[in-house]
Amino acid sequence: MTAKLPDGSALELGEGATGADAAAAIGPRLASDALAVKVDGELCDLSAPLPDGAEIEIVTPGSEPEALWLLRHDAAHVMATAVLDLWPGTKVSIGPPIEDGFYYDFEFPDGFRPSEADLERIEERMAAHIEADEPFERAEASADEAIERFGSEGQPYKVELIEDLKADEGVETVSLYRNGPFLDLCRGPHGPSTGRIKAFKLSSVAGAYWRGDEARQMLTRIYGTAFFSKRELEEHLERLAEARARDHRRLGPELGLFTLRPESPGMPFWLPQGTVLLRLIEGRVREQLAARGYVEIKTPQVLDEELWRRSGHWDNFREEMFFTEAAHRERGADRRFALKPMNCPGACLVYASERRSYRDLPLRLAEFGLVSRNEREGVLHGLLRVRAFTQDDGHVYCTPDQITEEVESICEAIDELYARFGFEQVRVELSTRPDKSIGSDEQWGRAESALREVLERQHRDYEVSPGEGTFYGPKIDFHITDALGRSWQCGTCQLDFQFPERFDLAYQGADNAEHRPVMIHRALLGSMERFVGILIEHHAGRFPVWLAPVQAVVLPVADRHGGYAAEVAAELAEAGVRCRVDARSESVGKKIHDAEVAKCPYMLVVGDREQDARAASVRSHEEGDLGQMAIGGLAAHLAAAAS
RNA sequence: GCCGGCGUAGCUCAGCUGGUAGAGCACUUCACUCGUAAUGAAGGGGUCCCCGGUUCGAAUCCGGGCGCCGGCUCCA
Repeated sequence: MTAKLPDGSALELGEGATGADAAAAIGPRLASDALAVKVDGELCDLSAPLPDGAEIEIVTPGSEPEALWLLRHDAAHVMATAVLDLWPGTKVSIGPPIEDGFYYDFEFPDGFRPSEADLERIEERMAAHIEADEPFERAEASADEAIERFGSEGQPYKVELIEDLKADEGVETVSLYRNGPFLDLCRGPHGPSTGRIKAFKLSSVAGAYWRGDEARQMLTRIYGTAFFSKRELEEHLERLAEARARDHRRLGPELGLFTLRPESPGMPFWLPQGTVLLRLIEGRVREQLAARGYVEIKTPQVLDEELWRRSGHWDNFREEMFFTEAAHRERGADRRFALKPMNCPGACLVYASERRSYRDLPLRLAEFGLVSRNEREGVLHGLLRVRAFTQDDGHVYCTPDQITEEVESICEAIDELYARFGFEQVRVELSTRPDKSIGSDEQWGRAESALREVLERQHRDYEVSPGEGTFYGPKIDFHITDALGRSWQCGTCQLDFQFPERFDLAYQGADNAEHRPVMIHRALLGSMERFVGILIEHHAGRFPVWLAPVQAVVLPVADRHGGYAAEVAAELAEAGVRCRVDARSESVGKKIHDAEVAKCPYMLVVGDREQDARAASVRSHEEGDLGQMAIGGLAAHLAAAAS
């Protein structure tokens, strides 16, 4: 028999040869490195016989991403093995590899819950199984035999999995993998043996519902990660440490940007410096609004409950809305109000506040709108998941013919804005019609092709997420990648045919008849609060000069230089530099220390020498001591750094 | 909401098995007037998250609540 190799050459093998045989035939080094084999693109065990004429590719530790996926899946099995060693009677469920690691969900006997300290014991047992280099052995069994077997071993989750496989997919034969004492139901494939796991670490214990269903049993999930080398594991742990060091929840309050208080969980308090930052960001957004024909509006925070029934939020969103407790007795009826969770109904009321002509369209309404959503307590996370946030929202009302042009303008606005913030890598995702949706096929077809047309015309790489659109229309989402390589969804552009219907919006056409406008919801940054959180972590709190709330701090060497320091500060402020004087009776060293900790970009030391020369000695946070500069030149230098 | 962990001064944290609280930073005052990452001294500051229980006695043990942290699609 023969196998085709990736370079196109053919490899002659004996009858019934396996992936391992193929690797051995190529070379001893490959044979010892081999983990698995890709047969016609499908990942298989090395021990599986190869079909004649297949295209094969030997998977080694260098094969991305399959190799790590395989290794971590192996590690999950080893962890389950260790857990069963330590706590016999534990019920096992599933243990897949995930991005950055793996997990396994268990139900421990007698309501036992392992603590973080128990993780070390599990790690020790895992190390023993890895040391023993136990092979992964594949076996097959009929579904009924396997049910019988796992049933008698007291493994109800495995039984349920097989029963569902039988019922849903008509599976009759299942595969089983053994490593050491542990036999698991598993589709595979696996690496040759446990010894391939050169470095691993268990990270945390968490609760997770059986099959992600809140109505079902809560299992104990143990997370971990594994690598082919200690070095890679260390690098991974360093990345985690770096992410912790950049945590905006720590840096934000430390830098005087915002604070979070128990009195209002999930609703940030913006401190003076943070408010400056918000204003600066808003300024960049307003540049785009001005350039693209938007008009800015403000709509009320609290609106009649009836409006939310009309908008559909009552049906789809009620659980996450805040309602006013007091009933307001007005015009003889009890009225209840709700805090707005979205800005669109308000924008629609603005649209409907006067008769619109086709000559008014497209009408582009922008709003920095504060929305409140009663998110479940457990999901709150610093600025990244909050209960009140400001959307840089916009609603464009246009004719169907204008959709393409409007979407194009929105995409360009997003590009330009992200570039201003230094985010060059932008991922674009097109989400199409979901199962549950409203509107005609014709509307959806036209909307989706309009979005596609814009993406194609702008030569963008984009992914399609079928069925991930909103129920009222397809959308394009924009994800930015931060300095740590993490991806954040920010901008969005959604077509909507529902709101104009529900709010009976109309415009008078050139034909003198009434027509229904199309509505586009769009946000460039998404949530201002969340974007600040992303910026803090992206820059590790060291904002570029143009974004730094305080760009320069003037440090008088002794009290007698206070007057001159104030003059310098005034002159810089005149030139548009955000600057402060540190007039405390402290040593220069102390003032520099504090300014460095505050991550202030420029420190301007002024003493006798500078006062005589009408100058300042400049120290940059990034570059250190830059020497003495005359005040006039200084303002120019800072202005240049800030652009 | 659910599972696990945590909650001591503004912040970071000590406080062994129950005997009514401590450090560093920050803050206030005083002295020092200083040249590129922390000058020194003194002082103020606590409902040990809240409510209940056990106990002669609770920051500590038990129950409930609140808040914070890590998770809760990943289908053998």
